[in-house]
Amino acid sequence: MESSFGIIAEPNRRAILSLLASSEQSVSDIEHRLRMSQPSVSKHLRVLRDAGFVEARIDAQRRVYRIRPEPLKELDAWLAPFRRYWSVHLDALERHLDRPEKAPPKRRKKR
Amino acid sequence: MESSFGIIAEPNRRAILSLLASSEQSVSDIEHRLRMSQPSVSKHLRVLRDAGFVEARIDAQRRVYRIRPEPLKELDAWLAPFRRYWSVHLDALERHLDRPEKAPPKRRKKR
DNA sequence: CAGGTATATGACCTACCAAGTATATACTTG
DNA sequence: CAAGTATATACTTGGTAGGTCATATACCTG
Repeated sequence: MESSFGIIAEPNRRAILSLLASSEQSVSDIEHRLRMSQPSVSKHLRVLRDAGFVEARIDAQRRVYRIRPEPLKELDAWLAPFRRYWSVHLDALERHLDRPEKAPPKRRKKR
Repeated sequence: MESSFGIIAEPNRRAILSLLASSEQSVSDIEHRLRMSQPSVSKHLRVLRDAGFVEARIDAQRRVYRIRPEPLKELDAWLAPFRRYWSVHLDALERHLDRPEKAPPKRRKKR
């Protein structure tokens, strides 16, 4: 699972991240709130941790997980080039950008 | 492949979207620029089209594909709750939000 | 230190996906 | 309409991710 995009493709992982967005949670917190099996939660957390989406703090036997923003920032950055498609002042900008690069007057023979 | 997140988990699909971000392209345009096989391009475009990320315009034998913003907007929206983690004025806000919901004075027995 | 609680990990199975190859479909032009 | 060009699709196959079950590890309390 190379990329950050692959990581958040999994619905349970997104649910975990969304849960952690509001406040940190222990493994069993997540397990109960999301109705997932404990091994499943642990494994998803492992993946999220390896990818830098979360980090753990130790509280006795518990591991309390919290968000790390970096990979999410990456995703946000990837979306940047597309924002012009839904930002308000897109008309002129779009007409400028969204056309074939040399603007041939007609479609001729090939390639 | 239910969700929009699953769709963009695939690197070639992201590459196609990024290419289309600057301007619309025909299938063979994409094929050559991204050095992918033609069936692979067509299949990825099919997935992207079914998920609403792109739409096609017919130009003689060619299909010219372009971005449709809606699903990307969705992704952008999903990121919203996390933005506080990297927006500038996060200190006070974060201290407000990132804590157990009832703030128990101590960790007691269990659950 | 024994029993209990909290989390991590390994083995196994299944489902799904992406790539390739081959072929079908559609449109265009002479 | 025949030949060529552009794109779509069916089928097969290898790889991999996620679920469960069982077990290991770690820490806490009496």
